Amino acid sequence: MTKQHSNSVVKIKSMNESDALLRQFVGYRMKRIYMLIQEDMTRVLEPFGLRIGTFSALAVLMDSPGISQTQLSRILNIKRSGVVVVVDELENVGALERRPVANDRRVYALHVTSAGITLWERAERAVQGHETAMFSELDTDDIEQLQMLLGRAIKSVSGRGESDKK
Amino acid sequence: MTKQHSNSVVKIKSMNESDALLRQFVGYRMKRIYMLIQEDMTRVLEPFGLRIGTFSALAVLMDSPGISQTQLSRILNIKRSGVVVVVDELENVGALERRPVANDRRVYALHVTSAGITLWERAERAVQGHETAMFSELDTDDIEQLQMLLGRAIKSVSGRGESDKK
DNA sequence: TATTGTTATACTCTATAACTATA
DNA sequence: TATAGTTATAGAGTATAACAATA
Repeated sequence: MTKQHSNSVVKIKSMNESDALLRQFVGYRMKRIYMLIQEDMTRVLEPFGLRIGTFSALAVLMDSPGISQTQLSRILNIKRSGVVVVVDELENVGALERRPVANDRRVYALHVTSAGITLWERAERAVQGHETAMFSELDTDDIEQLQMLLGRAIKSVSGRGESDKK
Repeated sequence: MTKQHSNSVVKIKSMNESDALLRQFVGYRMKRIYMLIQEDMTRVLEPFGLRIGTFSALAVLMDSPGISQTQLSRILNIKRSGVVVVVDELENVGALERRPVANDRRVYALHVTSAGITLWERAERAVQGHETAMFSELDTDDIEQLQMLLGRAIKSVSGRGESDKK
């Protein structure tokens, strides 16, 4: 690709091995992979009018319908102010609604609409298929292994002070 | 913590399980973990006057001294304009220098100074120790497994069009 | 007083595009 | 013409802080 420019500057091994030292860090590997996933995920979700943030919110709300924005913010580990934007966006496309709560007029109960459910199901299938394709060099056992290790890693990593960091 | 606010709004299982549906996606798990790592990494690197970006650049340059900024940008998967900032920052603290190249006066050969090497060695130890602590619930075999799977995943994921996307 | 949702603002990281000096 | 490095600008994602309504 392009010219190698190999006379004056040190020749590097290969585009994919020259960060060998960096790759010994789990965190860096994670970052690198996540960046790629994020990029593709954004493209996969675009036709559905979703972003990673709105897709994630939808997933949580499919799981736990009726929760408040504050609860959603805690689950997604983002601030309440960030949730407003996400919920606005989903409400604007008719995927969810803010329902008033009788006992407490400060909060909204978030509910995915039937249109939202359909949207979620289609998007979810697309994302699943996409992940499968992405990790195509890993077989089923590998993925399972990876999921298990990531699951334990996330527990281990977030074990110290999940909720209200400072 | 704080009050559970459990009367009017649906009670959710637990702060750590309420994103169960989301966690089935490898990408989401990766994001969640990377966010936590990033946060802690930033804190670990701060006393050394480094950020994740400058730490990464240093790692690459320890591995491949003498490369150009353009080469560095390709390895780190960021744009050349981004590299300028990183290199400026490292040069300002005396960790590396831009050496003119005889045959081509457009490029600089990047070299870590001896002070930079010392800095790197100290920071690297701190980060290593930190990663070990972070993944404390995973034993040595687990980490090795994880590294192997991530290594294969990153290959699989980036297999299509590494260098000049589009 | 404390909390929910909201708004405005700022910060970080990265990308895009235009420029310069060399090739 | 093309490339290396640079600069200015903008966008995405998220955090901080202040505010009104409600508890």
